[in-house]
Amino acid sequence: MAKNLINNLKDLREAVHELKQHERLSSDTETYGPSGVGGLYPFHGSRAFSIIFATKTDEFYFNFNKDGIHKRHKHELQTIFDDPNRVIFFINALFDATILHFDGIEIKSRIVDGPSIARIEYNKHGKNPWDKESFLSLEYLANYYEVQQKIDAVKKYIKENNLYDEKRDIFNGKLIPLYNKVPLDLMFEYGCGDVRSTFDVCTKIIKCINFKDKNYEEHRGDTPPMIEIAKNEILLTSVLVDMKIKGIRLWTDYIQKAIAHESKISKALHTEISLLTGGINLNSGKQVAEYLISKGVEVPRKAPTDHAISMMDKWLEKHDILVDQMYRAKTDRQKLSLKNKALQAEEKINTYRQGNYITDKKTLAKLMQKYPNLDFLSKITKAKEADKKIGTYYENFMLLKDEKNIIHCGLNQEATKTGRFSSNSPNLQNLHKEEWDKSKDQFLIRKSFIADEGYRLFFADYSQQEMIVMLDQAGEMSVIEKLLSGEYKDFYLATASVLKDILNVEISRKEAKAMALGLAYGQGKNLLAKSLNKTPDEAAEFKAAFFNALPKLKKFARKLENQVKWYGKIHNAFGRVMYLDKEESYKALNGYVQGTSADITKTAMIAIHKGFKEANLESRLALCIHDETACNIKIGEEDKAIPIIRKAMIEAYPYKHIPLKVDFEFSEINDYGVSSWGEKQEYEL
DNA sequence: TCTTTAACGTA
DNA sequence: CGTACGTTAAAGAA
Repeated sequence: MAKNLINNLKDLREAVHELKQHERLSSDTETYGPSGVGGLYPFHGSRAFSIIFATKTDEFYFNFNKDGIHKRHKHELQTIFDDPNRVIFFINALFDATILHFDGIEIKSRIVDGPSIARIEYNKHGKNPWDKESFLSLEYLANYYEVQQKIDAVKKYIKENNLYDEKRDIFNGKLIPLYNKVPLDLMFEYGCGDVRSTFDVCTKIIKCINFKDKNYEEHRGDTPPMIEIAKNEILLTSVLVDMKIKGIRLWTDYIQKAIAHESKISKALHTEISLLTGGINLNSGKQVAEYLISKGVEVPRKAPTDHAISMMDKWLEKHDILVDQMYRAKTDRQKLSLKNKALQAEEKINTYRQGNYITDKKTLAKLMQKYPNLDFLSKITKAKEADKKIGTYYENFMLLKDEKNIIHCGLNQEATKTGRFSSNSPNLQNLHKEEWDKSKDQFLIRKSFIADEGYRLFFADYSQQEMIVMLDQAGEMSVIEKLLSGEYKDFYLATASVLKDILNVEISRKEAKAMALGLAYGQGKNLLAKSLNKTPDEAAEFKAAFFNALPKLKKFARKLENQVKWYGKIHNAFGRVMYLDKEESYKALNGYVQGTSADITKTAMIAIHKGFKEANLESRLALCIHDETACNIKIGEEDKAIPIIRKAMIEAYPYKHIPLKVDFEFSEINDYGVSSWGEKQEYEL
């Protein structure tokens, strides 16, 4: 075991030669400048001052700081990353790969991101408030896998010597630690420790996956071993690196216009509202509720949360102690003070018991019908909507973009229990899906995102992905046959038509989709009744009819629930594990279907990326929104690119009875010369 | 200053 | 018992 400090060119070349002898390495970068959220900061000036590697036994710290090798030699490390058969372990691979990209280094080796494969092996930790360290962090993994812990001397040194940038973080306003000002000997120990932990953690994760595959075979039923889905995630990481670096272009001219438009709406409404109310904060449900109550409106309250109930218990206990003390108190003064404290406790208990006021959009809409004279109600919804569009979307996009107007959102492969992606900085998976009217020049949030020049955006989405996967895996043959024969063109529309027959209620396809999935995943009659505006009995009648058509589904769900009860976990069709407590067994079907669907889409993305590369296309993947992939397709490449996407997506699902279908949409170049996400239309092949 | 909650958007 | 996410700002706790 030796730690090597590489501080001159001769050593650099020797170390590179040595590292190239190894099949497996771990790597890490130490950076200066802002760092944190979503691996976004390399695009905002964060750069490496050291690049570190570990082999099975040794560590190599390449110092490119001011007291080390000149940074123009960084690219000499490229040859380490050239061998496609070499495996390189990272923690947060997307961050390091991006940092290396800015030094002209491209990783052609196999990238293994520790957190991503850890979730395959031990998918138990979400973002639980009781987990002090994030499951995804090296601290947590080193602790869990019992390898060398992180060295905290550096953080301590920074704090003691007040080594922070003059400027604060552009996103969260926090202090920026200056790691490059930490003495070399400290950084050297720290960096070497990190790559050592990274190497050992990743090695151990793979060992654990193989061990569990071998020893718990009966837990998996007929699903593949977990190592297969781990390999998938490993291939996916490289795809995501490419996607992250290239990003998605923003239509900044449009955004500025949109901000002006929404601000105008907001300003006018706020003026009117403040005349009515004398000035309250619309973002405060409490203030809104109190104003409404002052006008004689009955505002509903929410049932106390679990937290509120535990707080209630806490205060009850305190209250009893205070009362007890009060009776024992010797002086009147003491008695009075304790009595007041007890009264305060009672107040607390009451506020927790009553629950908070509900002032969401739906509730306000209901109140609007009840109190048609209150202008305030409609105005508040509109004003909040405009404010949110500005604050959460348009202005945030402008803040997050890089200097070339590119958004590099986090598409996180490891963040969810089911295996889906999550998206952040910005979250591009929850942008408003607004109807586009071709004849109008509208302001739509999705119009903010456009294709590169010479490209158009194409969207390929799985038709009814989750429902088809569910019916297929459950072996629901009667419905599958109807879908195959064309008798049911669309399961959700069929659901809507059954509803019309039974309860004479007409709903949109979107509502039918939410309802069908909701019912399948265990929605109760009371909630269903609410969404239908019918009685619980009527809702139950429809629910029974729905499940009469799906006799196999309940059996399938029960099988999964039993797996939870026996083993405390389920494996989806790809072998991915999801742990559930016994009380959560009703979530098993959702976990299975959502997870299987997610792995289908992930598999497809790997194949699309590979297909484009092999065909030498410049078109590229841009985004994944669960059951939909978005691509930047170069004009002229459509005839090659579209079949690649279609084939990849369809073949990603090894179906039992019914294959998945893929629909295409695209955005034509508009009058302003751009192809925007908000203006997509059907694509006829 | 940090944590929790409500609201709101998507699949 | 639909579930799975991320972001924002207010309110409460420390």
